[in-house]
Amino acid sequence: MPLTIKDVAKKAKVSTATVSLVMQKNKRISPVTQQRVLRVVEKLNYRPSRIARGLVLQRSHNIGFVLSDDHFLRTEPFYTHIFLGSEFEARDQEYYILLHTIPRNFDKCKHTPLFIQEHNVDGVIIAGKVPQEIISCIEQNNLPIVFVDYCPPKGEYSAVLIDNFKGGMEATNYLLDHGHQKIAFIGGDLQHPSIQGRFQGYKQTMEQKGVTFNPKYVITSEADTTRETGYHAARSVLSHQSQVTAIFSCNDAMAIGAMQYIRDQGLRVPQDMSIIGFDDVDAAVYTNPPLTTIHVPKEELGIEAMRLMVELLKKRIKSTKKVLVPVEIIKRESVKTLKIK
Amino acid sequence: MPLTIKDVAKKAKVSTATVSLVMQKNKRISPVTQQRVLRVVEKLNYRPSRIARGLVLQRSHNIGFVLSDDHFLRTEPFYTHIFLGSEFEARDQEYYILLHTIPRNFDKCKHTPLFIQEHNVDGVIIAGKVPQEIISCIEQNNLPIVFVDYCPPKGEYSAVLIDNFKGGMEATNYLLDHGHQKIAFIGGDLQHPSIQGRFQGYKQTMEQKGVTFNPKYVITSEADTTRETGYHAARSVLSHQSQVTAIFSCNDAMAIGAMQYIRDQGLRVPQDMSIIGFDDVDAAVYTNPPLTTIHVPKEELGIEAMRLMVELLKKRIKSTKKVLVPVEIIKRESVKTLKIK
DNA sequence: TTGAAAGCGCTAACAC
DNA sequence: GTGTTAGCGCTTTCAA
Repeated sequence: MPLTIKDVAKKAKVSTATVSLVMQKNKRISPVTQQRVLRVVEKLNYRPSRIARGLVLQRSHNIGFVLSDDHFLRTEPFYTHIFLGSEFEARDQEYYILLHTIPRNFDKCKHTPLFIQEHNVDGVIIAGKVPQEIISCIEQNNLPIVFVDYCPPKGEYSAVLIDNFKGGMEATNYLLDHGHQKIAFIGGDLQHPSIQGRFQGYKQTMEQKGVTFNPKYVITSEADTTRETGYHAARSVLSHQSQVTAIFSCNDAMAIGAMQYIRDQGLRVPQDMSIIGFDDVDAAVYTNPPLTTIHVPKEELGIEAMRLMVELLKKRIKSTKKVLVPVEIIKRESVKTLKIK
Repeated sequence: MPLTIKDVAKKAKVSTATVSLVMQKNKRISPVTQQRVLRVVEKLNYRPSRIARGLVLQRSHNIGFVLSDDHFLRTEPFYTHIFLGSEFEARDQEYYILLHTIPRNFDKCKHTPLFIQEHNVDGVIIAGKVPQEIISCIEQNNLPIVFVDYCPPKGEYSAVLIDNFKGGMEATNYLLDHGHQKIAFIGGDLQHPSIQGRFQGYKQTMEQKGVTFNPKYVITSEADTTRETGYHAARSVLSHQSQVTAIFSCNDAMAIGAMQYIRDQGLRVPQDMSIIGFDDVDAAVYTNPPLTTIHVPKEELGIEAMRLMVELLKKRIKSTKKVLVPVEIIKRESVKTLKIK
C-alpha cells in the first residue's frame, strides 16, 4: 500500500531507474525529465524506503550508540547531553541512532547489542566505559568504532576526548591565582584516564608553580564519583587536613557532595572552604553558592563523535583519529580570594 | 562479506528456505535437520539481517520516539527516564527506538521525522506536547501512535497517562491532614491537561473537605513550569497572600524554584512555609530540605507506552486504549505539621 | 519434510 | 539520456 518508486515511475511515465537517478541528484538525467519526476515526487510526497535502500546499498544508515545505563541514569545528566549532541548531528546527516544501554549486571549473551549481528548499524559510538566483550564483538564484525569521553588505553582507536589535563591545569591555576596553596584533590579511581588527566593537570601545575605537592591532600580512595562519595571525600579532607583552604574535585557531582558535607559541618563555601569542580553539570548553577567549575561542552562531544563516525564511514580505508575537545573555566561563586599569603 | 542465510544453507546442506523456517522456529522442519541447521547457526554465529527481513516483511521493527528537545533537555530529566523506560522495553521485545527530537523553532519541512516517510518505523510514541503537524503526518502515513504524558484532548488516541487528578488529591489531602488550610497552588498554563488534572485534584479536595477554595491562592500566570517560574510564583504568593502556610506546586521544578525564593527571603522550609511538589524528580532528594512530592513512575510510563505500542502492532485492527499510571506520595521533609488549627 | 522460485523496494551495471 | 534487468538477504507460497 505505501508509496513506492514504481508509483512515481508510472505517474511520471519513466522507468524506476530514472526515478532512482533523479532522487540521487544524478546529472545524467535531462533537466526536463528531472523536473517532471521531481514534480511527481513532490505531489505524491515520495521518499525512497530506507530499508530497501539499505538492503541494496548494504548500509543501514544507522549508527549504534552504546553506553551503560548507569551512566545514562546518573543524577547529573552528563551523558544525556552527549547522546543528544550525537542525535542532533545524526539528523543533520540523515543518519539514525540506535541506542543500546548496558545494565550494570552485564551478561554477554543477553546484553550484546543485537544491531551488531543483525547488520543494522554501519558503525558504533561508545560513550564512557563499557565491557570489553562489546568492543571485541564490534571489532569482529568489522564495524568502525568511535569512543567518546573514554578510550581504551591499549590499541589504536578513534576517539573524541575531553582535554582533561588542560582542565586540571586551569582549575589549579585558578585556585593558585586566588591565593590558595593547600589545595586538596578529591576523585575516584585514578586508573580512569579522565580522572588521571585531571589529577596530572593539578599535580604538574602545583609543581610548576613551585607549590609543594602534598600527597596527603589527595583523596582518591572512593570507587565512584558521585555526590555521596564527594561527601565522604570532603569528610576525609576536613577531618585530617584542616589546613586545606580549597578543594579541586575531579567532577561536579563530587563537588556538590563535598559542598553538602561542608555545609553540614556548619561551615560555608567559599568563606571557610573554596571549591572548584569539573564538567559544568546542569546542577552547578543551582548549588549554593553556584559552583565554579571547568566547563565541558557535552553536546559538542556528541556532535564531534558523530562527525568523526561519518567521516570514517566516507573514506573506505580504515583509519583512526583522535579529537581533543577544549574546556574552559566558568567562574561562579565557590572560590574565595585568600588575602593571607 | 557478512554472513548470510546462504552461507548457513550451504554449510548445513539445506535450502535457504529451510534455514529461514528453522530461524522462525517453524514446526514443519524435522528435528534432525533442525538440529543440524541450529548447530551451523550457532557455530557461524548467524543472525538474519534485520534490513532484509524488514523489506520482505514490510515491518522495520523500529519504533519512532518523538519529543521536543526542550523537554529532553529540561534541567529535571523527567523525559529522559521515560525514554529510557521505552528503550529497556524495546530491547526486551527486540525492537529498536529511533529517537527524534524537535527543536523549539519547529519548521514543518526541516523537522518532520524522516523515519515516517521513509517507512523506517512501524509506529511512533509521542512524549509530551509536540506540534500538530507531526501528529497529522504520522496519521497520514497510517502509523499507530501512542502518546505518553500528554494526549491531545480531541480525538481517539492510545495513551499512557499519569493519574494527575489523584496525585493532586493526595498532595492536597496530605497538606490538609497536616493542619494546613490556606494552601496556595502554583503552576503554569492551566490549559495543559496535566496541570489541569493536578489543579482539579487540589480544588475538589479542598471543596470536599469543606475548606474554602480561594482563587487568590492560585498562581498560574507563568507560561512555563521551570525553577525560574517557580521562583516568581513563590514571590507572588508571599508578597500578596501572607496568610498562606503551604504551597502545592504543580511540579518539582517549580517547587525547587519556590524553595529558593523562600530561602532568599530569609525564611525556612518547612518551618515558615510548607511545600509539596509533583513528579519526584531526581533533584527532589537533594534539596534542602528534601522535597515531599508525588512520585511519578517515569521509567514505567515509557515501558507501558512501548508495551501498548507492541500490543497495537500485534492486532491488525485499529484500536485505542488508555493506560492510567498510578502515583504515590513520597513523604520527605518539606511539610510541617501545623499545631494551630 | 524440504526445495525452487518469486518478490519485497531499491540501485547500478549495462544496453540502447 | 533513458530503460532493462539482475540482485541485495530474506520470507513464503507452491510443488515435489
